[in-house]
Amino acid sequence: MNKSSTFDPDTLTPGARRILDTAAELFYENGITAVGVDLVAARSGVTKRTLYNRFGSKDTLVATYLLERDRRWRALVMRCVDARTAAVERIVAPFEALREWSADNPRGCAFINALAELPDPGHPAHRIALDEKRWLRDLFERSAEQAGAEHPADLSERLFCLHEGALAMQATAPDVDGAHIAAGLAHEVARAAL
Amino acid sequence: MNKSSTFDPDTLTPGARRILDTAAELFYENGITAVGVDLVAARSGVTKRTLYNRFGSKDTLVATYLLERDRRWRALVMRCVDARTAAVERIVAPFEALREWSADNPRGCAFINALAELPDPGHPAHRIALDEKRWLRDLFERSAEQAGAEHPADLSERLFCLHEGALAMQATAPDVDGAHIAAGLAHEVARAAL
DNA sequence: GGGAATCTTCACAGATCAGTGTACGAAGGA
DNA sequence: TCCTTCGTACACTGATCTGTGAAGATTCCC
Repeated sequence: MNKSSTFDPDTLTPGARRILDTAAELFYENGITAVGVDLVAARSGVTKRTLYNRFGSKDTLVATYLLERDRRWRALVMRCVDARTAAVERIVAPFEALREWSADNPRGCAFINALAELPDPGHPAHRIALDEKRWLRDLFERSAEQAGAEHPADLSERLFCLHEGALAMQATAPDVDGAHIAAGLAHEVARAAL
Repeated sequence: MNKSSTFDPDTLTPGARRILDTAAELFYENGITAVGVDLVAARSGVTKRTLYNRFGSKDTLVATYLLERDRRWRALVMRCVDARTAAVERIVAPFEALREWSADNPRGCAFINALAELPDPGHPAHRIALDEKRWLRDLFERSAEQAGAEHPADLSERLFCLHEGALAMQATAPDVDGAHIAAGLAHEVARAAL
């Protein structure tokens, strides 16, 4: 029995796993509101009844989708950060992660899109999306501190701004490699602040 | 008779004017999909029939809402640009416009939100949103050219990235003044490129 | 063999949504 | 006076959406 607003994406029944994979693809590609549970169930090769038996509600399915995406993104970022030793390189590592991530995710940031689609601040997706952003800002700040930056908070806010800009550019300027541009700027900003 | 996908927001009957004003507020605050035409009509003090007699469809109303917002934004930007003479100041003027704009628009960029909510590329809102972004990029590039920048396209892409980042931060980091941070960065980037 | 968990089948409820048809009233210009 | 424009009143359609109820099949573990 799970009454919470999300499920642990790592411990799912086979059917639930297929549902979540299908939902992740459909929600990201076509938008959360535009995709109905009937479609998710049909494309998963599963009954709608199973979907509700596993997830309880569409909102919970949406939240679980975002939660898993969050975990995958954080893991990728930490892999990039840990692979580097130089202070500046560690600071800008999330931008390298973003370049990798962007290749498979051309429709911008799933969390920003979710915030836009679900205006109700009480929706569980809000907390997940805001937590993800907060986590990245804090990571920037920790890296800046460890690099000996004079004003780690200022630097982290600047880097975060560049990161959000790169993500937004995927949707608003598809002809330009936003992640590449932001990465270049991030290097300069970080070097200047150290 | 108007068969196009938008109406000229400057030539509207009194009823249509009220409908568009109400729709603009509701769509921006609560999201386009979440707001039904019944609510828009009721809040405008108008019948749903009048809404459809004036605008023909919800999609057209949405497109007209975005079109008017686009015009207001462009007018504000041009006012800020024209008020300055120094080359660098003219380049970063849109960021000053953004600081003014952000005060009344805390839910991020209406165009990005519309793109997230309406995944169908054929929706008239898409063209309007992408045109708006393209216009700003071109404005940055023209300003960079006039200032004698060595690589105007590169500079404009960087400034655009900062601009998109500032907008996205409104939704993802409400505790920080994204427009202020981006404006500071834009100054440095512009000066370095001249 | 017994029992629990997983998933299927399928009809159905209840709500909401965009959009329409028709008839009518009021104002203003030619 | 006639005609057009603008708006009202209100019922109604057809589609779609989330979510439920109840009964049965399969699998796997004890």
